[in-house]
Amino acid sequence: MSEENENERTSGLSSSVSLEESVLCHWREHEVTGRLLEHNKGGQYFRFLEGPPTANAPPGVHHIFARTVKDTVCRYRNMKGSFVPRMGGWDCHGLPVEIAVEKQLGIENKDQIEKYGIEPFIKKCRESVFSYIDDWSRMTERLGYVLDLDHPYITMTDQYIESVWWSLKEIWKKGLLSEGHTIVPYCPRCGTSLSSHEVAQGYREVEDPSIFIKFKVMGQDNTYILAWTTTPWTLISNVALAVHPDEFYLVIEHKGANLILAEQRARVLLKEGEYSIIRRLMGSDLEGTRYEPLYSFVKPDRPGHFVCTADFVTMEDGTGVVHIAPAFGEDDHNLGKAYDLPMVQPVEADGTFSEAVTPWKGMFVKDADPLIIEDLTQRGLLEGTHLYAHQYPFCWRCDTPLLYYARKGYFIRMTQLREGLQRNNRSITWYPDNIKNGRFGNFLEEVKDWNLSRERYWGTPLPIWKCPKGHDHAVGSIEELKGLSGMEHIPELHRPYVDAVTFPCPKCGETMNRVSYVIDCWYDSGSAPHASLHYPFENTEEFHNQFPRDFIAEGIDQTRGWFYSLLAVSTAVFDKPAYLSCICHAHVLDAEGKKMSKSKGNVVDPWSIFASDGADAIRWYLLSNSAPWKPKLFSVDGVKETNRAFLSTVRNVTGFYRTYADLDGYEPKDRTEPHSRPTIDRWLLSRLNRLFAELNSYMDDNNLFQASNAIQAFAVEDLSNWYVRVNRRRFWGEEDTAIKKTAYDTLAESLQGIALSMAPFAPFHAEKVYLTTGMELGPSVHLLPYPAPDITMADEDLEKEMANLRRAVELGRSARNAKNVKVRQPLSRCVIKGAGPFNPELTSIIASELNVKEVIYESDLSHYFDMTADPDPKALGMRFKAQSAIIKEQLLAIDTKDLASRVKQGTISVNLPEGSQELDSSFFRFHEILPERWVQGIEGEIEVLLDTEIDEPLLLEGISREVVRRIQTMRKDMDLPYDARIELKLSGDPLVIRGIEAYRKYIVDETLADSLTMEETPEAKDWDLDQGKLRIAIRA
RNA sequence: GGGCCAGUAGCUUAGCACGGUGGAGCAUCCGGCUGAUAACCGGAAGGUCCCCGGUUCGAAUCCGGGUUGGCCCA
Repeated sequence: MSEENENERTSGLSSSVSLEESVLCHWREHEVTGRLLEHNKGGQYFRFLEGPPTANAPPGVHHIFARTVKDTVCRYRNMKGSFVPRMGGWDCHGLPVEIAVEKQLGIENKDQIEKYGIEPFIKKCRESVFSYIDDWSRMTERLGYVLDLDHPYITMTDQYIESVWWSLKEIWKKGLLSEGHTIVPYCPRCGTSLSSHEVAQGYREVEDPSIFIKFKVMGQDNTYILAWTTTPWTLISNVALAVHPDEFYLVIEHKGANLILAEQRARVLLKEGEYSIIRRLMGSDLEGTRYEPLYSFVKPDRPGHFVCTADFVTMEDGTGVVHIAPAFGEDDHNLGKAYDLPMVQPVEADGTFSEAVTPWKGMFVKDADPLIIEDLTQRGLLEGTHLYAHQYPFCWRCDTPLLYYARKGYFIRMTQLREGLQRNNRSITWYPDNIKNGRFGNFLEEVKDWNLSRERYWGTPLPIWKCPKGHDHAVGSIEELKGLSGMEHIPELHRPYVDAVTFPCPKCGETMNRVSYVIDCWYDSGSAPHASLHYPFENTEEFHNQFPRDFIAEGIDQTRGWFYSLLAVSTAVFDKPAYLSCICHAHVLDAEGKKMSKSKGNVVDPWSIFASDGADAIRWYLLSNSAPWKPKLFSVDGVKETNRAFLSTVRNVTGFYRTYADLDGYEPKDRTEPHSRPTIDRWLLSRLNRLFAELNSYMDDNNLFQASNAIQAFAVEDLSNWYVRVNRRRFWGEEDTAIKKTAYDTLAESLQGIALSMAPFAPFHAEKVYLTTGMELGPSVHLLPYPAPDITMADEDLEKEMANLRRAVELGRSARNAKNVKVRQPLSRCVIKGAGPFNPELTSIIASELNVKEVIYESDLSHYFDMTADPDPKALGMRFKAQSAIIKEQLLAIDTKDLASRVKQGTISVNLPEGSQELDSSFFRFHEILPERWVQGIEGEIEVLLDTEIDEPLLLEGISREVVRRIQTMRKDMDLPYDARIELKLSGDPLVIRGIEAYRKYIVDETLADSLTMEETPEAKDWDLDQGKLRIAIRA
């Protein structure tokens, strides 16, 4: 191999970042990403769908997490033989984009947008959408996320919109898309309804007037139903009262009037003796009771003003009777639909009362509260006023209190599809599985009709045209629109262009105009399975190949977002689930567990991590720390730790292999038959194949956490810390031996196995390890099959044996430590019980790890112990009472070992005042004592003894190793290359000199010394050994 | 205000579906090893398994209540 190739192969192993840069070059050069997108084409599909981000803000660490999860799963399936199309996607529409543009233009409401002009406004939106697309593309490549960004789906293209239109028309044809009312949070100042997300930002605790109002029952004198509200201004619009059907209500006499309220509330609100009970009845008994309206400014268009029953009525506050104004509350509105109540809406878009409300017309409704209270008080209809503290939403932009308003809009009747949604949900595998019946399942149970319409500008226009007679027509394609309108060219499908398109009503011939709405952008992304392929206008076969999708993964916040909109659209249009498995990952929080946000300044910039530790470190950190659905407390130190503990180990083993393989000219060809390799090699390969088996089963269940941990454990514990450590000397030998060749073969195969195993998780390191190992099976590890276990290599017994051996070595080291005997000091023997006996090859590992001359296996260790005995005070006391003290004194004078052997052989006599007494073994307690020269390490069944007696040869050998170590330290301090030759001049105490002389050859060999003279020189460095003084001088 | 998830050593966490003396890694301290590694090996110290109650011979684990945090929704 040429010098150049050598450099190329080992370059980039020094750090994560340089490694990844070299791999990125390699990928670009060999077009690896492009190949992966085509890889296994024609084979079985793994049908993945990328959730489209909006590229109007730069990506953060949480985007990295989602992409890591998606990439890892897709890479695995790709290596397992599936074709994995990975079309990129961009979500373009929606209020956040409009708001960003408003900010940019320095405007803040719809009037100003219209003044600015819709056409230039949406042009700005179009530009704004991709303002950070370069950041996203660069991040995607740098992270190693395989995604087709050259042919992405883009939700604002006419093609995409056309597919969305098609699906809406399908839904419309089924009668599931129609006009209706809904209650939306509305800011009267901004003149717009707010999304739930915006509303959530503005909740505050406030105090509002809370009043008790008497509604006079029709046909009954002096009898009133007592209701309660915190929004007096909605009383103008009251059309019903609601009670709980299954609670008890009382008719009471109170201060001269008959009042009806819930029994539980009466007990809370009124003092005993203030009232007397006339009648007790169920809420359901009150249903239908008619009462006199409080106000009649607006004539209702259908019957109202009677008592309804509703489960949402609580006994927590109020009177157990809820005033119902269907125009101003969601519960009210739903109840209104159930009872076909009239809708009284006397409030203008700016939040003021309309002309009809004569006394307060033009007044902001909340400002009218005190006047309405005053009016009711004068009419004698108020029973009390308090201030009531509760949570109320305010506009996040202008801090105006929001009103809940009935607004017209177009709805998809999801309530009619509930069962279909639930059935389709049942065929989805959720990670974690509690989502299925928990968060998502609960949501589907209470699914509401989907208000699709938005009174905005930048979005997919709702493709519904209406004529003055109220007929409506849904348009399902560009062709259809052209046909209906007779226009040959429609500039684009966005507002305002599409608003200008009109056509005669198919039913009455009058001119149809498009309704002005755009649609909820969640419908756009929910249409991705078909709209990304421009189905059904193109790609019909490809669509059917890819539907439903096998896999999606996004953050848990998408439960009611994309996860829902995908299922909603697919259920409404195709009556199928859109996806069959879904990983919901948790959020990436800062190191303190707080949400990352710009305002807190705790957002981590992915590029700073890429620059310091690289993409694999962040990927591995996020995947191996805990399951994806556990929140990630993100710390840069954690990423560094991952780099240090795992990735750098992988790099170093690879570097070790490459360095020596190049010295020896080794290539991983014509490798030895694995079954005939040394025991420790077969052990490593058994571990490797077991790893493969585990990984396949983990990954088939999307268990990224266990899989990555299994890889790390193998690479760090088995390969680096044990196999390489124990076998280092096999690679150092000068001559080409079979034992050396097999070591290379085994190491090369293991590195290859690690490269393949980790490829989906840490694609850069995997590639580098693969390329460095030199297997030469193609340009990229990612194009190779994921490793399948070779069960003929699995040897469970051998693995157990090795585990025991490693445990025995640990115990031996622990024993050395207990007596402070350095490993450098050779010892004569160790004795092992409970592990082994091992074959000579494995035994030699123990001998070298523990630095002992001999390893002895025993099943019984008792003969290594001394038996001692001491008098048993309990036995003596019971037999000899007060005299036992005399006996004890005599016995303690005898050596305990002596005592034990004498008692074991017979009895022992002691002198008492009345004569001598023979004591047998029942008066003694026996102990096993390990003689001083031995140390013991013990755990469970395994027991290790070390003989610590150091005779003269061992002592001298120990000295020689001390000397070698000092010389090596000095070589290192001098920054000598590891193969540099040196001249040595040594001097010191007589004992140290004897050690040097006795092991002269060993010292010369180990330190690569050309000469060793016993000579005192001034430049020599002083060392203090346990065995005496040493002075060393080295000349290179 | 409602729903879901979580709280384990200074830090990051495993264990919990199926109850039986709570394991790792990092950090700290002591000792060792070192011709791949900012590596490694041995040891020490560090725990009210968030709190209260219940079930049980026995609870980190199961049940109920609370609390703190995260998420979703109002």
